[in-house]
Amino acid sequence: MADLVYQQFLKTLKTQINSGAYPDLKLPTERFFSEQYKISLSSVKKALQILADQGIVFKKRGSGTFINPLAQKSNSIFNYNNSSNLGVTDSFSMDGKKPGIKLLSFEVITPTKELIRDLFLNENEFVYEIKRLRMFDGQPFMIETGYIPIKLCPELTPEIVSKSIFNYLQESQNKVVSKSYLTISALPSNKTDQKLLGLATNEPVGLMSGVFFLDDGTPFEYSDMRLHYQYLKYNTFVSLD
Amino acid sequence: MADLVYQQFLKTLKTQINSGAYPDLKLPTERFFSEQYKISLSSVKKALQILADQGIVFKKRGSGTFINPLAQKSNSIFNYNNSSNLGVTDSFSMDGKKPGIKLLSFEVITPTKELIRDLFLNENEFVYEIKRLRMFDGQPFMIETGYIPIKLCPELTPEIVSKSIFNYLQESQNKVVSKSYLTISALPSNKTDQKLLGLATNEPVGLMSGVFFLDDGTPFEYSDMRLHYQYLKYNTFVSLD
DNA sequence: CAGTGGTCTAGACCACACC
DNA sequence: GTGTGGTCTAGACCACTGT
Repeated sequence: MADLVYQQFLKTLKTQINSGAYPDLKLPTERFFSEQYKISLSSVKKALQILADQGIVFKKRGSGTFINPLAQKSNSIFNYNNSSNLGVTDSFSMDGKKPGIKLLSFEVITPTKELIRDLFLNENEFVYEIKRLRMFDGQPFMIETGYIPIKLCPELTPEIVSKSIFNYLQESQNKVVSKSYLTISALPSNKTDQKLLGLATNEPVGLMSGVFFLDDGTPFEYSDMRLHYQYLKYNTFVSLD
Repeated sequence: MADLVYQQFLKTLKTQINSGAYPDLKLPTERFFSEQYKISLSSVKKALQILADQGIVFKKRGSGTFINPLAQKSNSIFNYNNSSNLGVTDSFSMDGKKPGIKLLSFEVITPTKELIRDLFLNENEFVYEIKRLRMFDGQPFMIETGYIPIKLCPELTPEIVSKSIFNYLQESQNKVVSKSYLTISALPSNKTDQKLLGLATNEPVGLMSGVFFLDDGTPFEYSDMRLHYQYLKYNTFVSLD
C-alpha cells in the first residue's frame, strides 16, 4: 500500500502539514519537492491533487500551493471526508456502539417499473424485497428496504439477510460492492416510522435512497433507507468549478 | 476550454457512449484509444479517470473498462453529478423559476467561539450576520443565515446583500468562492420555520450548514441554510474503496 | 502467459499571476 | 520576465485478471 511513491510522499507531506512545518501556509513548489525527494514531478502532482481534492490544500496556478487554514485547526468541523456517519455500507459503526439487525420481512416480488429501470432488469425477473430494522445498542435508527435481483444472489435465506448481505457476497461469491449512487432528502415521518424508530409525530425521517453497484458495474441493490433524523448527517466537500 | 486534448477525447467518448457505440458495454483498451486518436496514454487515462469518477464507466485492472449500464438509460435516476438541486452557490436556479431574496436582518455582531474557529478569526474581530429569505417565483423555500468577517468585505450594505453577495465579490473585488464544506441533516421545524416557509407543524426542515471558501483557501462565510424539506435533495456518487 | 489498467519517470511546452 | 501549476508526450515496468 504505502510502498507507492506518491502515497509515501503524500503521507510525509500530511505529517509535515499537521506538525506545522509550513507556518506561512505556503508549500514549496512542485519542482522543489520533485528534486528534494528525488521523485518525478508527476508523482508530486498526483499527491498534491489528492490533498486538494480532500480540501487540505488549495492549488493556484501561477501562484503556488497553500495549506487550507482550517486544516491546522484540530477542533474544526472540517474533517476532510466526503461521508455520511454510516459508512454507507453494511459495516455500520458509530462510537463503538454495537450494530444490530432485526429482519422485518423477506419476500420475493415482481419488480415495479422503477426497479426494472434502476436495477437494469429484464422482463419477468423477480427480486427479493428485504425489510430490516437497524439498531445501535438495541436502539432502532433506520428502516431499510432493499431490492435485490434473484439472479444475482439466488441463495439468500432469512438467516443470511439477518446479518450483512454485503459481507456474505464477498465471502461466498467474491463479489464486492464498491460504489453507490444515493439521493439524500427528508420527509415527515409516517405512523410506521414513528412506531419503529421511536419518533414523535412532528419528528421527521431522513431518506437515503439509491443503487449500490458491484465493482464490475452491475447494479446490485436498490435500497430505501429511512433514518431517525438525528442519524442523518452527511458531510460534503465540493469544488464549485 | 475544449481545445485540451483530454477534454476533446472525453467529449468524443461521451458522445460515443450516449449513441450506443459500445453495445456490449466494454470499451477498447487505453492503448487502442491512444493509437487510434494519436494521443498519449496519459491523456486517455486522464479522460477515463474522469468518466470513472462520474460513475459513467467502471475501470477494472486486468480486465478492462466497462460502461455503467445505468449510464445508457436516459430516464434513469442516475445523473452523474455530485450536487444538490441548488448549485450550492448564490446562483440558484430551478426549472426556470425566478429566484428572489428578501432581507430579514443585517447586523454586525461579536462572533461565537464556533465562528471564531470555523472562520479562522482573531480575537476582537467582528462579523456580519445576514438573515435572508430565498424564494422561487415569490415562494419562500429557504431561510439563510450567513456570517462574514468584516475585514473580508468591509463595504457591505443592505442593498448589496439583498442581491447576490458572491456576484458582488467577484465583480467588485475579483474574489471567487470556489469551494464549500457543508454538513447536511434534517430537523423538526420550529415556529419561525413554519411561518416563513409555510410548513405544517409536522413538516421538517432540511439543514445545510458549513463554510464557503475563496479560491485562495480563505474561509469566507459560515452559512446556515434551513430549507423547506421538499427542496432538500442531494445526489451523491461514492466509491467505497 | 497474454492482456489490461496502475504507477512512474524525464522532459517539453502552455496558461496564468505577480512584479 | 520570472515563477508557478496545468497539460502533454513517449516509454518503461508493475499488479491484477483470465485463459
